[in-house]
Amino acid sequence: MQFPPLHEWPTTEEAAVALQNELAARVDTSAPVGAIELIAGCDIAYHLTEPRLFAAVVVLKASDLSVVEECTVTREVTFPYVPGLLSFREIPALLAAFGELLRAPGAVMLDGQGIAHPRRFGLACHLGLWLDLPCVGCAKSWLVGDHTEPGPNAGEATPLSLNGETVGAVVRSATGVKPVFVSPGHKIDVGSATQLVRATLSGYRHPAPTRAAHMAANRLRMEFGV
DNA sequence: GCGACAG
DNA sequence: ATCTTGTCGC
Repeated sequence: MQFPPLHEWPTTEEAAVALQNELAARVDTSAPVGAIELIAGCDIAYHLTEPRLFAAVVVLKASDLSVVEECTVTREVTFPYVPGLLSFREIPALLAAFGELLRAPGAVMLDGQGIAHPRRFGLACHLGLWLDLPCVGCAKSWLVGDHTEPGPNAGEATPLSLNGETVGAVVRSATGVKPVFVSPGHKIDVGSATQLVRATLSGYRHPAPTRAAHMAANRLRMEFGV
């Protein structure tokens, strides 16, 4: 798939924060999303000793969660890990992988936050803006917001609020596991984002899309060496 | 009194 | 993210 450049890549943390505040105004999480045929999951794996990362994007058919396409790419790390600035570290490689995709998916899911972010501009928002596609963040841990513990059964959820506004949901993705933090990134609202995660639960902690991507990224890392 | 910081 | 052994439960 093809997409136009959204911006130049900042080199400093200050510039990155400024860019987030600027781009956050373009994020749209006001409307639900329609029926989706293809959903892509993406993730990054890191080299054990070198500053290198492995990106993977896997496209699944929403109807039966079968894999229809997969693209992986390895890049050198160009930005440090800073809480709140994760997208500047992982998106460049993800974009390279998406660029090799034959068909554009109807939505994207990834490991990270959407608008449940200090500046309301998490990884899912950033990628959603670049690809101009509905994007959902499904993080494994808390970053911001208040919430209560969701029920014990798979699919149960509680709202995640920030400044009095519901920005996402804490979802029990499988019975007996710690819940995941779901929040919309772009072109999708909280309700649809949560539904999409619910519709792709795989019996494991990660929904099928992000789980498949996680495995693909690790596989590439192994093939590469370590 | 302070207090959760994505991957 | 990543390193790690055994262990518990289906």
